[in-house]
Amino acid sequence: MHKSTQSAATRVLENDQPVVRRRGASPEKTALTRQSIVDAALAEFLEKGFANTTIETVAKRAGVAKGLIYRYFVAKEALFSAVVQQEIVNAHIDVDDAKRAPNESVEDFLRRTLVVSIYAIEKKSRADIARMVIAEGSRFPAIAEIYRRDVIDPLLQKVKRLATAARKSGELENDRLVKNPYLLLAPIWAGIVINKFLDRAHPVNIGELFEMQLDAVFAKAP
Amino acid sequence: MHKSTQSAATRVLENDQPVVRRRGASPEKTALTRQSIVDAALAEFLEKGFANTTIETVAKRAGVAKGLIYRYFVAKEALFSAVVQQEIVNAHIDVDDAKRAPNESVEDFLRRTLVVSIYAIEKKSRADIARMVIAEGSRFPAIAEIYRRDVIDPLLQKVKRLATAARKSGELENDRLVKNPYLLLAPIWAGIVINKFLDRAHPVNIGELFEMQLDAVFAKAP
DNA sequence: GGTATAAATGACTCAGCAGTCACTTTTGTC
DNA sequence: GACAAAAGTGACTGCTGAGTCATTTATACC
Repeated sequence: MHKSTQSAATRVLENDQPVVRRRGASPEKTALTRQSIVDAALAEFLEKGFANTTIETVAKRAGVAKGLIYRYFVAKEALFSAVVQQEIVNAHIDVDDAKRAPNESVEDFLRRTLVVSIYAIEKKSRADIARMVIAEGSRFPAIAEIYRRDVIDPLLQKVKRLATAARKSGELENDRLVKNPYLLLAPIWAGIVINKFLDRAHPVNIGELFEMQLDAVFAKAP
Repeated sequence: MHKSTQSAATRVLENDQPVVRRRGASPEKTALTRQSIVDAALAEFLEKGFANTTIETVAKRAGVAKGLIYRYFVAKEALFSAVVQQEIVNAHIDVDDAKRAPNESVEDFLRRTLVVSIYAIEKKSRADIARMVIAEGSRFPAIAEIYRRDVIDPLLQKVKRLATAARKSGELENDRLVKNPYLLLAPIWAGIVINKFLDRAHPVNIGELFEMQLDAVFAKAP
């Protein structure tokens, strides 16, 4: 068999190397167009939510025609999924428990790393991503699932490991945090809900609330 | 001027006493019909959210015709508001700080009252009401506002008063809870978000989480 | 410049659904 | 039973917006 036929491959849909000699626009330009659509969609979804965002508006914002969006995404749902998944990658909170110095207390380590991340949550629209996942979570269980797997679970695991270490070293006097790592993380989700859904007018300072929680969990009386 | 004219009063729209001699169905039956619409709407909104609920379906579920709903509620939004407001009244969590026994510690009082309420949150669909308020909050700021005013703020105030009392009596060794009553309440909202939006498969026990928080905040080392 | 291929367009189709309204039924009053 | 007034009906209207597709434009290769 010779390498003829099998030519009508749409590049948009497959990302393998072009075996057949290419025609049309460069893959770079295609990628840029795709990205501009995703960016516009993100902005629209953040502003208006899934149901109230129209493909027409996304197209206008991206500076392309409506029909083009359907070349890149088979349906509105697919666009939404792509947008959120891209953002979830960035939402990942970085607390690498392996980086704790040998003689550093768990509490100090958390203050040095996690607290900083938390203060940054409200910037970089991480909280808004969480808001979106929450708001559309019941319509898109798959997305909530991804968020849980990629953002929440790793965080829970790290806290659990740290808590176990702190328990062993005697830094923690009880098993509460080992048993339920959500104890430490609860203020994050509570803060997001309060600030983004329930009381935009009087937002709580999530970083501050989290530090208080750290104080309370590590039983420090000031 | 004599009391003639001004007769075409639709009873549905005004709830004053019937000055003019009444015709048509009894106010009781009218109220029942209205209630059956609200009940059906609640169920539908809980199942599918605002955008995915159709008036047609609500009507079918209530066993009435579509048009009738518009006799009772001017628009879909108005129906939603009515439904949620009715439920918010029931969502009110009962922790009357005046009922604390003179020599009862604040912690004991909270365990006796609030913890019980919290364990009951997941029953009676209070958590589902919260879920709805959160999910539709950005589309209905007015409803989030009502929820905040009628459910959250009173709770915050009570916790603050109790915390102040505990601080005076020496039961609390720091000002954290006085400064930010959300510290105690955070697990509630976090729990709702986790259970209703992010991880339906592995729900946390909100009551348990809340008790842990109580332990931590009141610095009890078991 | 000619040609093949893919990108891009936007007018159009079609479905769903909020809200309307002319009509029917029920209820109470005399 | 006759009437008036309100409750209740459901076919219909009009609009919005997702998704399609025939056509046009851009790009690459010869």
